Amino acid sequence: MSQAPHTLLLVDDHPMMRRGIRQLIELEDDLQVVAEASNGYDALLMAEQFKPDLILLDNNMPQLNGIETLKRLREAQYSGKVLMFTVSDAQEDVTDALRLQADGFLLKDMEPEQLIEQLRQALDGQLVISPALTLTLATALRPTPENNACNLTHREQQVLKMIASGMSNKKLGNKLGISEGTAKVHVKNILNKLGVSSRLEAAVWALEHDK
Amino acid sequence: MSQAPHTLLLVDDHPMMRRGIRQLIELEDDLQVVAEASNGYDALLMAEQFKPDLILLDNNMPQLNGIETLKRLREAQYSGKVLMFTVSDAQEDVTDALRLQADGFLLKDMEPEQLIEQLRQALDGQLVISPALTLTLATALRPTPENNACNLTHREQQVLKMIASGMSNKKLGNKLGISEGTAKVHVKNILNKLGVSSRLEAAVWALEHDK
DNA sequence: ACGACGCTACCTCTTTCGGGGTAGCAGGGC
DNA sequence: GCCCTGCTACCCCGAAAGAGGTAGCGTCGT
Repeated sequence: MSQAPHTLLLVDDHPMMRRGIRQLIELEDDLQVVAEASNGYDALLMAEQFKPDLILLDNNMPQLNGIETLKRLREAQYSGKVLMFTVSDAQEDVTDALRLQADGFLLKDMEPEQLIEQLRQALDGQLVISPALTLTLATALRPTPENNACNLTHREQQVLKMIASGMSNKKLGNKLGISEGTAKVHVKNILNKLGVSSRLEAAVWALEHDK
Repeated sequence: MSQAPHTLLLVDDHPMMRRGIRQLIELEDDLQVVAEASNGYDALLMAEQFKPDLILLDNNMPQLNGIETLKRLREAQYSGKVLMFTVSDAQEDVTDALRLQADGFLLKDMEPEQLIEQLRQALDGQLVISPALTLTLATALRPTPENNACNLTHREQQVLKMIASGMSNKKLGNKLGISEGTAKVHVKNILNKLGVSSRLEAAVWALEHDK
């Protein structure tokens, strides 16, 4: 390898984890850790200062998390590769990261040898994703909650609100002046549109999505 | 240092994290990593085989988590030190660990040098706790509204959490390894204690009262 | 005028919930 | 020793929920 090694920036709030990755990477001739950061703000500064070829970015950080950091990196016209590297396989995080042009999403429970290989592939321009995320990605692409959520009719939104306050079909039917059977029809349609299978899940959805 | 070094067992499901800790510890003459494990079951085997002076035990692991592993270590009459080492500062985990005679509870975001120091203190017989946990400990000891208002047992809190995530009795029963019937008993008791009349109201209560 | 959509109502059917009860078995406190 | 609590498991039974279907009746847009 006569060429200059690829430069890397490690971003993780756990010093021990940074050390583990660093030690792993330093065994490789073609990879070099040029900087570390323990939070998103430092990461932005380091990125600007060192302009690394690739940033390995933990998502779960206090203050500025990985997704936010990625967003700001892109806004700052950072042109290197960014690999998300986290323990969480939350669908939202994965899809958000990919939408923000992350160059990959790796889970921390992978084997060290795999990480090195994935880093090289990412530096080569490939999109690298942990195999364990296939299911997550598949479900994300299927029409589910967030996609159809706002397609709820006015009536259905009323009903959902009442579900989320704990009412039964009979109660909310009385309150709305409709029969229990009709209430059930609305509930059924809500469940279909939200992609859930019980009024309880619908209620959780409603409570988590602001109203 | 003419004495034999203290022997350590690292337990963490993240290979990278193990590597980081190992490399850190191997710089010290008086500390020696004699084995690693990536899950609780392996940890139990390794503990029996190598009888390390101290086990550094991650809590967040698939299959058998750290708390459960600690419990079984104590049941197996393991006499060495056990330090919980995790990212989570969940009050429940901390108090459970201490009740199970853990010799310390450290957070992963600590500085490497601190870790070494804490390991030595633990090996010396001291109880070591991350400073960041003082607030958690304080609130755990104080009879707060939430603790007494509900009177929910540990199991009931688990079940309530699952209710609040939308699970049915059958599902949460499977997840907890208990029968659907038993799950129903827990749910019934929860409803009584909370003074509500449906799992949905219980879920709303749980989501509104922070968890 | 016609179709699409939303709201209403009813039907059947299976599964799940919620409220009772009894009971064995572990652990901790007296 | 004994009792009390918590966890487990089972029983019955009525009510509610969820998944199908059909259908009348509005409104809106083409």
